[in-house]
Amino acid sequence: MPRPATPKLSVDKITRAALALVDARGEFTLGEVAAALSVRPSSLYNHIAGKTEIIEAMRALIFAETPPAPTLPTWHETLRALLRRYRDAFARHPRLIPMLTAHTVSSPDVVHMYDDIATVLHTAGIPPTQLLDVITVLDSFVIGSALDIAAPDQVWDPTQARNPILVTAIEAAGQGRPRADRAFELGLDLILSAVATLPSPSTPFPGTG
Amino acid sequence: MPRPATPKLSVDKITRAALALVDARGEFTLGEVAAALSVRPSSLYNHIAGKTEIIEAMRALIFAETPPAPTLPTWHETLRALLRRYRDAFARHPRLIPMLTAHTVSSPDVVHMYDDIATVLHTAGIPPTQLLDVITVLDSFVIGSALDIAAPDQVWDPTQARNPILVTAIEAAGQGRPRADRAFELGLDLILSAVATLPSPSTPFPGTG
DNA sequence: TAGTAAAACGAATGCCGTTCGTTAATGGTC
DNA sequence: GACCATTAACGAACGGCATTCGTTTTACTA
Repeated sequence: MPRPATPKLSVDKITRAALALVDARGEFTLGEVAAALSVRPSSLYNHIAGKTEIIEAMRALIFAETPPAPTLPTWHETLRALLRRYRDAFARHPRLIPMLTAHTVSSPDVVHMYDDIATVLHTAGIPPTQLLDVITVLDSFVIGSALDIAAPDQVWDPTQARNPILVTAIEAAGQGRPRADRAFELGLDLILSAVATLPSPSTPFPGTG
Repeated sequence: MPRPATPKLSVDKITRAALALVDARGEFTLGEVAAALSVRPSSLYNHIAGKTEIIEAMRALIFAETPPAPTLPTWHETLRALLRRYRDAFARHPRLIPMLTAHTVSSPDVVHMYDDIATVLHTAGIPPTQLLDVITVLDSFVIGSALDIAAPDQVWDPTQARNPILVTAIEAAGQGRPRADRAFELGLDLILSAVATLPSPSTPFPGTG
């Protein structure tokens, strides 16, 4: 029983077992992870400090599994590819997304993504004073879009709506993943086209104040 | 101590006690809620079915606490006020937001908000085939922005960034709630100006005056 | 070869959500 | 005004969960 020749556990094995459980059931317990690895729950603590550490490891894993974004001819193409990859990292494991947003902790992978986005926006001519705000806008949209994937289509139940305009709109727009993907691409179109107008002095809005 | 003259508990009291705990500590247990109301945990079950029902009640409460959005002269002003109110409902209780996104359930208040947004977008000339996608984009941005409020500023730690452009941008952008508010307003500007170009791409955005 | 560290285990702890049976006062009905 | 189902409190108990600790035997290193 103690100290086997080849270790039965590792951080990577624990993380992948937990991720498989989240993909399948939407949640996981340490007992389930241990059972999946033919091990007792207390053994996990020789490799990880606790459950939250497993969640953080899953966050890092899904980013590591995502291929790097290519550099394309124009800045908006590059940025689009970057944001799409960002979202795809979440989209591959929809049921994990709510767990990650539950306790938001900075991950090196996410910070590096911010680095890349900042570089692209800089070449696009975004002034430094607005750079972080633009990044925040993009980040908020990506995270929100990821949650939209995880949300059941029950939210778009036509019987709940009172407005006939909304009812027909719901019926006209499909369901499930294709609907979420299409909305995300539209959002990219909208936001990126508006970002393109930022450096020039002609602002689309007179402003609120 | 059975059946007191005036009931010690009610759904509203339980919900508000739980919300106060979430605001203060970021989480809550049934034991804490019961203690705050000078009651035993099992007594709560005479009024609510379980913990998740309390969370749903909190979702409804924060929307009920938010004043209705006014109808303004132009559609984009109305839509802006609508989305701002939508976000403010979350923003008043930042630590609640992760709990709400954990298990997304459709709430009547949210559906009614979709009704209103659909009406405004219809008057803006958005074609029915795109209407739900636009709503999804707006919804994703609002939810993501709400999560940005709850996220600690640790995410924007300059020491984590390698890119000097990002480092200076972080230092230039301030911290905390004002930063999040400013980014949200920028996002509204960007998305709404782009939405205005949707019905007929050549049509310039109508001025506010 | 000796000693330290590693990696499994079992047992135990404490919290937490939830269920159930009990009790007694309330509130509506004849 | 008497009756009775309902209501709303309680205490006890259960099962599950994350986590801790001490133990054991093996693997690695000096």
